[in-house]
Amino acid sequence: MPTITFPDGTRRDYEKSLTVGEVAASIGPGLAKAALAGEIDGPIDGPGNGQLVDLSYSLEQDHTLRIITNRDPEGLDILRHSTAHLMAQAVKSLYPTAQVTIGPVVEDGFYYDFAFERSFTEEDIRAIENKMVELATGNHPITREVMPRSDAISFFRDRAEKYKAEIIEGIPGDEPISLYRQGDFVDLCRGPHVPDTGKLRVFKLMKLAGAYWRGDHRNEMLQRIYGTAWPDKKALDAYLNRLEEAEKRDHRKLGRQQDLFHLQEEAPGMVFWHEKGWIIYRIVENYIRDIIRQNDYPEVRTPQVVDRSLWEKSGHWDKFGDMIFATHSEHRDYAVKPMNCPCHIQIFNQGLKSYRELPLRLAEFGSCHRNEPSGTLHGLMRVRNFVQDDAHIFCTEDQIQDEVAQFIDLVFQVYEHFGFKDILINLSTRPEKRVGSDEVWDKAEKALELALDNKGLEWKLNPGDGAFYGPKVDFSLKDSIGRIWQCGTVQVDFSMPGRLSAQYVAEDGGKRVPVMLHRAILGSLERFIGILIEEHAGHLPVWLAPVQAVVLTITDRQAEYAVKVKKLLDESGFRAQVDLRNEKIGLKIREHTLQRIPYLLIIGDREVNQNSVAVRTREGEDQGAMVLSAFIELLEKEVISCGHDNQPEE
RNA sequence: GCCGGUGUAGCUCAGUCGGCAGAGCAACUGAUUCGUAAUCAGUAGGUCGGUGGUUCGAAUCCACUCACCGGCACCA
Repeated sequence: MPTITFPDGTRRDYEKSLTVGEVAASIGPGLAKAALAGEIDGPIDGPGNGQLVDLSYSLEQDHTLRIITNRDPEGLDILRHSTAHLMAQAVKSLYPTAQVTIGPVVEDGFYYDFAFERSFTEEDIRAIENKMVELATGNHPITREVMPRSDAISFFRDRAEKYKAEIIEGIPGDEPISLYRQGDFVDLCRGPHVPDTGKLRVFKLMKLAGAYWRGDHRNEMLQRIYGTAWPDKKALDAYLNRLEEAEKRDHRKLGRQQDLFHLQEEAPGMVFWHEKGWIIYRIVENYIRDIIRQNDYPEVRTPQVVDRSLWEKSGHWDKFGDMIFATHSEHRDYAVKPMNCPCHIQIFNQGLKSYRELPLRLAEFGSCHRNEPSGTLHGLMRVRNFVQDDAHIFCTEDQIQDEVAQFIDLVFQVYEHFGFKDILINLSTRPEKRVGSDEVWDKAEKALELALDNKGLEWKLNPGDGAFYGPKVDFSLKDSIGRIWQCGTVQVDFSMPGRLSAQYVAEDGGKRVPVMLHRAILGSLERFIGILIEEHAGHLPVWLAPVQAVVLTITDRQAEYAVKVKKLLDESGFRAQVDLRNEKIGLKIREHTLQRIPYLLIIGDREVNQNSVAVRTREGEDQGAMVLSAFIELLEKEVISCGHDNQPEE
């Protein structure tokens, strides 16, 4: 006699036990049709952490119950998960010797990894997709069954599914093994799933990729097929459209279109900055230079080619030897520096340092080279030659907490200035291969955790992802298609100063080894600029725009005046160009608008006579004629606001 | 680095079965002096990523290689 409580607080009493699907049917035929699964025993006042169950789940006693449809986030996940199974069913039906492995839901879709004796082709993918449509139309019921662990292992062994058998062997002994069956296809799965394949109608296979079994590069490579699934065609189209739009924001494409930079075969992973890109680069660098000056970081500069012995002492040669560009001269081996920290320690080591000088913060925009694996290179986002807004803070253990806290404030101040709101924070703790005692790691990890918590920030723990010398906090941003790139970082290092003999004289006259904090706000300037370009879809705010205004003449008669306007803008500290070509004004407007120049100043006889400029924005808005001083004032305001909606107070 | 894909004019992309390498835009020349997203006409432009092979003949087939794209692994 179960009593079921629904999210709106209503209750229903049922005569006898019944399934979730039957409850849905008792409420209405529409819900019965839309229902995909249920959530039981969650909080009654909304989605929560109840248990997700199939529609076939039998309710024997009192429960709270939320019927899940594809309008719920969980419903969409279930839909996608079931679509992954449908794909596996299609693959097994077309290619019986393929073995199934895992098929989870990811953002906007799902994937499934297969082991198969040959590579899947594009034609295979099309065949699989067609098969999926056919299987979905067949409305095969999807049923759940539970099997003892040992039976399940032999079940998959018998079917020559060694990966599945291996997965089950890894499941703790007390958990029941649930299997889902649709037609001939049976998959190991926790569930829940949609009740039948007929619920799966709107999906598309997206791409083919390689992926290591269990994510370990020492294992064999499987074939991963990515797909996407949506409640309806409209949602799928919206998604595909979103991808298309994102592609237009690709910084590699915009970089070429706007003549910002290029890359070429002869220097893989190293950027040729063109004039306009280099203007952006310098603005960003000088902005940070100003920020660190205000925050007591002396800026220094250290050599790019440094004897191998220094890198051996620091431990980098041992850990990252294959990724260091090496060179030699007169029987000496050198490393092209992959990072600045050992050099900063050399500066610290000049002269005797007192505890009174700590914290000592050394900053450098040093050019570093790392021979990143070829498959990792990606436009400006992952390069082999980069410059970080790098600095190292030499301090005492007691100062760590405060320095980290100050740094976090600085990161948020800077990111806000650039207009970033969606910032992901990770705390990475001790990896397997590391230097330093557990005691020291405990202390360092705690210091970072406390600093984050004291700010009330949301962060994620990444166990084992720390640097070999210490734990770190990373600040990451997303690119146009949602890929996550690490930008800012702060890392506690109890090891390198000691290895490189850094010391200071403490209050009691004794010599101590300082703690070093490695930190960067933007991280690689190359990467940060790539993200900036994508974030703004090429419409850089005026303070960052390489060209802020172009003066356009309608006929040759206005040339002299136009040049004068351009010169006045130059003298006022703005980046202006003039377009005197004998072309129609429509063409000039089109070209400069496509170059995303923030302001176009159109000059005809009227403007010359009235001593004014006609202002048009890159959004196509005609702001009418104004005197030049008014336009300069407008530009000044926009530069100060840095493109933020909230104008500074006057 | 690993798996899959791609590489043809400055850019975007065609090129069938192995038989003289194409289009649009851009560039250049000339005409046009024009008011808010493309004026008209003409001209020129290529070692088909590279190396080697098969063939009477290769952009096309084969091998190797480089770079790029999408993932995976890596990321001090």
